[in-house]
Amino acid sequence: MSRPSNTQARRQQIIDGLLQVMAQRGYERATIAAIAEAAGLTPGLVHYHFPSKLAVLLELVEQLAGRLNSRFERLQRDDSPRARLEAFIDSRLASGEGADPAAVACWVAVGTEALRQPEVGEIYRRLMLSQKEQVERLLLALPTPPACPAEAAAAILATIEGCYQLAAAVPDLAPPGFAARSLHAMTRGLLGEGSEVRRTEPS
Amino acid sequence: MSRPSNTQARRQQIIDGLLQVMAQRGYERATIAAIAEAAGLTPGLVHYHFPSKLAVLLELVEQLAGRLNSRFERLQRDDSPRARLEAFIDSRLASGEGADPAAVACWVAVGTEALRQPEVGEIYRRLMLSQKEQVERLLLALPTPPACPAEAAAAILATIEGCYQLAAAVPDLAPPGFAARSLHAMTRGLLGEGSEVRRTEPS
Amino acid sequence: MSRPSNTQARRQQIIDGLLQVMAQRGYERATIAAIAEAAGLTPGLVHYHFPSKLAVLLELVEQLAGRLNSRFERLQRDDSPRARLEAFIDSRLASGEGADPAAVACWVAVGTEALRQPEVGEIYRRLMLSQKEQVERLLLALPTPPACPAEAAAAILATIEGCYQLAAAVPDLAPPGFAARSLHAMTRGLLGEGSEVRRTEPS
Amino acid sequence: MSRPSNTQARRQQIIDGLLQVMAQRGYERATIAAIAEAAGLTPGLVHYHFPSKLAVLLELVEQLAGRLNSRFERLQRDDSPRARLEAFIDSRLASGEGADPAAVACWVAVGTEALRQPEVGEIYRRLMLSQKEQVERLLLALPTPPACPAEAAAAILATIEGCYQLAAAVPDLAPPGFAARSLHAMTRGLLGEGSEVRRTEPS
DNA sequence: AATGAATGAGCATTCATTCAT
DNA sequence: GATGAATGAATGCTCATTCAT
Repeated sequence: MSRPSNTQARRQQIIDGLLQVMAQRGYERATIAAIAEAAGLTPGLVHYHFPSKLAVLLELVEQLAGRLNSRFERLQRDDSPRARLEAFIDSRLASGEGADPAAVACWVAVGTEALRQPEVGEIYRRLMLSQKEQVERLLLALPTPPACPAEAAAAILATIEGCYQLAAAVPDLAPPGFAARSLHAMTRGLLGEGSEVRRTEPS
Repeated sequence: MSRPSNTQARRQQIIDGLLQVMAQRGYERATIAAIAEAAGLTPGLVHYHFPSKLAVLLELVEQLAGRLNSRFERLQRDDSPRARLEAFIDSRLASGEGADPAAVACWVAVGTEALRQPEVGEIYRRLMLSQKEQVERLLLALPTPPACPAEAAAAILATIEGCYQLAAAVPDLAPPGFAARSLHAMTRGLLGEGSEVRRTEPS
Repeated sequence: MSRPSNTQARRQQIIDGLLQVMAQRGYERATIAAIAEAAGLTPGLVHYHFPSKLAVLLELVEQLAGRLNSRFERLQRDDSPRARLEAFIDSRLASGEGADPAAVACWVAVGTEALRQPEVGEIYRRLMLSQKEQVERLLLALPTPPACPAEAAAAILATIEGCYQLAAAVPDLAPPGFAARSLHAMTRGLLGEGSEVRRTEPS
Repeated sequence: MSRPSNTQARRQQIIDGLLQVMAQRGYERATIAAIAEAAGLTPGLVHYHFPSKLAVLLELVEQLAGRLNSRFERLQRDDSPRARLEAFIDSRLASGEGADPAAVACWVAVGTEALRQPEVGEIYRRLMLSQKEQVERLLLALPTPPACPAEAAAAILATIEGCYQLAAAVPDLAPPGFAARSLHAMTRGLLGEGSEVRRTEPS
């Protein structure tokens, strides 16, 4: 006669609620009441399903990371190392299907929270290091890998994070979609390649 | 007869206090008491010299921006367009004299706060747009300007902001000083140039 | 399943608490802590049930006004216009059952607060204007209405408010109950009537 | 070589400053800084010339009372008891020369403060009692004094205070100048007199 | 006399967390 | 599971008063 547990569904509602509220207000100002309202629940339920507000954040961070990776895996249908590197960049920066402004704004807030909450910092660092190794592997698989793949990978990640920040804070700084386009070009710079397009019109 | 005003000195102390505390805790958790303590003052004094905590933040943001610009002007002793572009990047990313980890961590917090506090957002956007125009002018002065200087400028700024974020949150992701080095290379990619140096020593 | 709401009861407790405290200390000095204590609650609960201290005041003002009107309606069992006018005055000034010194002192504080808080001023003005129209109608229903019913009505209200003030601030200025008695006589003056009773026993 | 003392002038400036500020904000919200600014002085000077904010208020109350009395004495050029009574009422309520809306609003605030601050209450009560005796004497000097001069005097004072309250809080309740006019008529009611004008049109 | 900085207590309000129902 | 009331600590801000200059 026991009710079927809906704990998983409730937890997901709450995590989604935090994402929505945090995108607008940041973590500190995301009150339990606001999260519950965004989740369509009552405040008391939040602490029934999570021990603390921080616990919700930690799960949200994990999910955001997972979301990016699954997008990468979806994009990656090609075996060419070059194409795989570009798929990585597109999975992070391409606009269109799968792009979620709220998730981006939320991620920016997560990045700042990583400086304050040790637990968040730990997850964030783990995610970044794992992505860096991933990119590094992609770079090393290229026919002409860069001199210092570690630095190149870090630079690529930095640009991605910076594009998130600018997209959230200064949306009219550049046209949508500039980010992936530019990072592709910048990557050629990191690899010491010339741009074929440009190569044809030297000054 | 009248007591000489020390308001300017006190205001600067308070602004510096906010910078220190905010680098560690972010804006929300930078309490007036903590700011005052970092400034060596009593809490009441903060509101004697500033109408609100936000007012302190706004002044701090202006000062951080000014600091970067003056570093740029100090670095810029060369007339070559190329050298001036590189000086801009170095003024933002080069480690060594003038680099200030606390200021960087604080700036990351400012970037998040720009999403929440309209007044901060306004200043932040103004600063970013003005920097973008500055970079755009530097790019246009080059012998072979990029096809889309606006996008290239935005991408350069994004990488700078992203490097700040990673430097603050994941300091061991890449060796210090990688940022300027990498962005120089990336800029070559944006400009469609090959790297002669790198081409000759493929790994 | 769901916990039954006791919000209405709690709100009333808080409003009553404000009345008690405000009668003694006025609005500014009626701290949330004092209101909560008078209501037998903890301070945090006040802001759980009301968004602000001002919101409590606004509800209290509405209730005080309602209380007077219901007393008037209770007194008003007579169809003679004259008796109805006297019932109005008695509902405001008669001592005895229904008179509440704390409510009077509180109302005096409300009158001052009406000069400071725009929202209170608005309610206060509305209440006064509606009472004035009510008195005006009562005056016009008399066999010999005064020359200027609007002024007469305003004067009657002024005397009522003034009696509250003096009752609260100088309780030993005149014996209790003088107020209704005197205002009845003053009303005869406004109506241009002589007092037959008094006429017969000049001193 | 000692500077001539300007203490008296300074004190008066401060008292006038409190009057202005208190008329707008009430006593609690009349900050020392605001008083000083209204007085054209610096905050520190206020406490140089007065031991406390309350001390300023006490002096202000005394002056307001004195101002009314001197207006009464100015108006009182007639020996007829009736005319003297009317002059008293006019000195309190007549609009025109000598009327000061700020002083009226301030006096209303004083009336509320009399309920809170014992010292203010004491002065206020003394003033009211002395005025009551004054009016009582005026009433007793009439050819046909009222049956209960004490009550009649109290009622007259109540109407005056109430007119101040309404003039400050609901200025458009009645046309300016209604107050003195109405109180003259009301006084006839208190004295048991008919109004000659009205007498001619009995119902 | 005068100035304006400094202090510290007090206040309304917010909010994560707890818990009775 | 679910609800929403309850708690209490924390925080930005105000302000009378003091005091060094």
